[in-house]
Amino acid sequence: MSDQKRITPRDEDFSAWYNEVVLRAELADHSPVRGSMVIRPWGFGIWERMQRALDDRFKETGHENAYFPLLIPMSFIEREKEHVAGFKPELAVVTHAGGKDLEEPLVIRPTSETVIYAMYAKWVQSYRDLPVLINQWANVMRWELRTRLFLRTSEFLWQEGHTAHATDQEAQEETLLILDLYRRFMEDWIAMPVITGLKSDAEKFAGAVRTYACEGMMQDGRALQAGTSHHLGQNFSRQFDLTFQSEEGTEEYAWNTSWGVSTRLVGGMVMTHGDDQGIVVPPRLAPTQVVIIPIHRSDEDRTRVLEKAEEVRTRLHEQGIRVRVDSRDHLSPGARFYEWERKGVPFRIELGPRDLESGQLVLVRRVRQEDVGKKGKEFLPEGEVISSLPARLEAFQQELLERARARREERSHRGVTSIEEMKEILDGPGGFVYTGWNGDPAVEARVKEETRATLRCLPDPDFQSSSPPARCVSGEGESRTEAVWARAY
RNA sequence: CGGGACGUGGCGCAGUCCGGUAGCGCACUGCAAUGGGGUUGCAGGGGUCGCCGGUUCGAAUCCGGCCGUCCCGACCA
Repeated sequence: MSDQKRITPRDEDFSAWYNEVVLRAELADHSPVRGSMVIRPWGFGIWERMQRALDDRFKETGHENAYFPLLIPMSFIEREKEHVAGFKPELAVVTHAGGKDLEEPLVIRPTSETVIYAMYAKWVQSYRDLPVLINQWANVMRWELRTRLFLRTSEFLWQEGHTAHATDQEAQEETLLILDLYRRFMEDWIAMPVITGLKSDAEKFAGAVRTYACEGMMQDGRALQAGTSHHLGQNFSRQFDLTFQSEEGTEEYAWNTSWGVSTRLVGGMVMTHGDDQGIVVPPRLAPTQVVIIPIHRSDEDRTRVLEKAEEVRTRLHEQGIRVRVDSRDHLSPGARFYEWERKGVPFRIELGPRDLESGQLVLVRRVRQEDVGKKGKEFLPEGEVISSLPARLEAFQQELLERARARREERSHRGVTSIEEMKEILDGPGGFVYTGWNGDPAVEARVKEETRATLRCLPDPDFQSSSPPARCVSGEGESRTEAVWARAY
């Protein structure tokens, strides 16, 4: 692809655009190991901020971080029947170590339920030891047949939370608490609106009783499962003897939950906000929120301009803004503008000799507001730029969320009743298709077969609120009336 | 595993049909002039043409085999 090729997210070949943007935006490279990736500093900076924000929330809800082994004995994985059936095909296995064949193969963790609950079984004796609320930041590996940078790499980084509770109800509340935490994080930080709901039995996590998920809608009309929260019931505690003595003195199996989000969120951010110029990073996630581009001709100008740039940088920094000066003078100003736009920095300040004379600065926002003039440039007094930037960053963050929500609504098709209608929508603009649902797995399989769409979730309006109900049941009890379908990544 | 395409300096490609000893753009290095939306000029550095074998005076090019990558399906955060 030529260096000057325009990047067009609405091209038919969206994946080519996506890879082009991601690579050229210096977020990630393919690694020498097929299907895994190298995350470059700018991309990792974004992930790092996601980690920090999520970690703060986990602390607020009483969770602690811990670390468990990378290698899991094969026999652990095999203990839970559905779990092994779900993961077996994509396991990477270590069979040889220390110069000889191992008696028992070791699996590189695809997820850590089994090792973690094996340990919990040793830690928990009494109801007084519960709940156990632990999170782990780690890498995992799933040998996927087809990979896509950030969205589905064989090795990825994530956080996985694993909890043990004394009652079913408590575990259910935990599951929904985290689901809600995820939804808020995705909206507040990534500016990525998501639908939350229950997965069908066909789509749920291998070994879970119920799986809840956050589903985002990308600009090409395909859905992205951005995070999941599972109620594991007693499936794992029974296999790993995770028991406790209750207040009444009886021996009981604990109730477990697990939940996770991954570096896939970075891909979600790219595909939610990216445009023809490259990616767009929401201000709260941006490693650099404001970049200052000094412009000068003579050496004399250069000194004055750089001094002023440093002064502006310091004053913005004092306001808590992440700001940097790009003073590379082997690149023309235009080249530097393009580079930072491609990387998605929310605001740029241009500063040259003319601005020194006028006491103004040129302020340019990454995604233009329609009411600003040519090329989105605003000529403002220096003091105003500095004092208004915190509010502008916040407004930009909000606007990204609103725009993304509006795009999703345009792509949401409600009250669809026939497969023909559904196919027409999916072959056209794509998006979320809301249909009736009678809970029949045979219907689900047929629709999937004919439309290539999957049942993303059974949304419950109550889940969208901050007080999650505890009355959701999959496959039995109340039947849901609505299902959301989409073609997904 | 089925169906398609492709492996040539760091990246993107041409050259392959019709064999003659490797080229273009970008990037990189140096110098000079430029600089408010991807600057220009001059001078440079860098390639076992995926691998193995065969045909030939001679192979990036023809033949055989192997390996790898990407895209579309099944699987998946």
